[in-house]
Amino acid sequence: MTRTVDTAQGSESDVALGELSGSLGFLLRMAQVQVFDFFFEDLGQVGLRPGEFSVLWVLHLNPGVRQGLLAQRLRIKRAHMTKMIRDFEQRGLVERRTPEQDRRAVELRLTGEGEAFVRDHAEAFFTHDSRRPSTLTEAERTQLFALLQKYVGLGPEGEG
Amino acid sequence: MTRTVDTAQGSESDVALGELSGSLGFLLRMAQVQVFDFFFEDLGQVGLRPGEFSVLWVLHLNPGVRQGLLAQRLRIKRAHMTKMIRDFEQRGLVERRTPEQDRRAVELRLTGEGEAFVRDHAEAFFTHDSRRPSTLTEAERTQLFALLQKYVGLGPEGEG
DNA sequence: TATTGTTATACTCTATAACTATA
DNA sequence: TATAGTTATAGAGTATAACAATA
Repeated sequence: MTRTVDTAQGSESDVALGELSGSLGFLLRMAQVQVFDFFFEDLGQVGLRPGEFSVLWVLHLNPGVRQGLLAQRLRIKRAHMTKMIRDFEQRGLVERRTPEQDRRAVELRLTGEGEAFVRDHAEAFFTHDSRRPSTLTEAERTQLFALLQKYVGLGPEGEG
Repeated sequence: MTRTVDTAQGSESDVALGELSGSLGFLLRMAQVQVFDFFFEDLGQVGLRPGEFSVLWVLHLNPGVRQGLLAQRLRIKRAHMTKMIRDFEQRGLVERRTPEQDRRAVELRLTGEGEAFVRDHAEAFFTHDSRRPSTLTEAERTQLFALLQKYVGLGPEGEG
C-alpha cells in the first residue's frame, strides 16, 4: 500500500547526491536505516529490539561476563549499559552477581526466562534479513559481510 | 567463530559473539560507530557534523529543492528536517522560499555563506575516511562502497 | 480529502561528569 | 590513585500524532 508515488514537483530521482554516495558514513547510515525498517516491519510486533537482543545473545554465549567488558565489546557506553541491564533485571531476564574476588565488579548471566527468550527469538533475529528479498545476490551478501567484519576488526584475521 | 569461552573476568578478547558477527544490522552499527569516532576525532573541532553537512551538500547540488523531497531522499523524517532547516536558517546558511505554484511547499537554497561553508569543508568531509589508516585495502574499500551502494539502491544499476 | 510543512511530545542512544565502593 | 559501576543531565536523532494552510 505504501506506493511511493510522488506528487508534482519532482519524480524521486531528481535529487543529485554527488560525492555523498561515495561517503562511507552516509552509506552506512542509509543501509542501517533500511535494515532497521526491515527489522521492525518484520520483528517489531514481537517486541524485539536489535540492540537489546544483541546484549542478551552475548550473555547467552558468555555467562558470567562482566558488565564493563560487555559494554566495551559491544561499543555501548557504560552508563547506557547500566540502564539496559537494570531494565533486563526488572523484566526477569538477567541476574547480577558481585564476585568475591573483586567486589566492585558485576557478573551477568541470563535467568531461565532470559535463556528462553533468547532461544525463542534467535532464529527470527539471525535470519530475518536473509529472508528479505535483497538487491544483493547471495555471493554479494557474503562479500559485504566479510568486508564489514574486516573493517570493524571482527574478521577471521584477528580480534581487537 | 571465536569460541574461547572462558568465564574468567579477564582479558579483553574473551567475549564470544557467535552468529552476531554475521548479523548485518550489528555489523553496520559497529562500522558506523567506528566511522563516527574517526569523524569526530578528525573533524569535530571544525564544528562539522555528518548529517548536517550531508544536507548542506545536497542543497549545494540541488538549489531550490523542496524540503519534503530532500527529507525523503536522505531518509530524514520531515519533522526533524524542519528543525535542521530552521537551525540552518538562523545560522544564515540556508534560505527558504514559498513557490507561487504550490504555496504549501518550501524551496530551499544555500545562501552565499552556506555555499562558502560547503566549499570550505567539502574536501575534508569527503576525504577524511580515506586518509585514515584502514584495515581494508584500497580494492576492498572500493568493493565495500559498491556493495553498500547497491544495497541501498544507489548503485550504478538504477535509482529508486 | 489529501498534501506540505509545523509543532509538540516522547523515547532511544549517546556524551559527560560527578559520585560510591571498592582495589 | 585507579577502576567498576551508578546516577544525573544534556543533547542528538527518531517516531508519532495533531494541526494549519493550501491543494
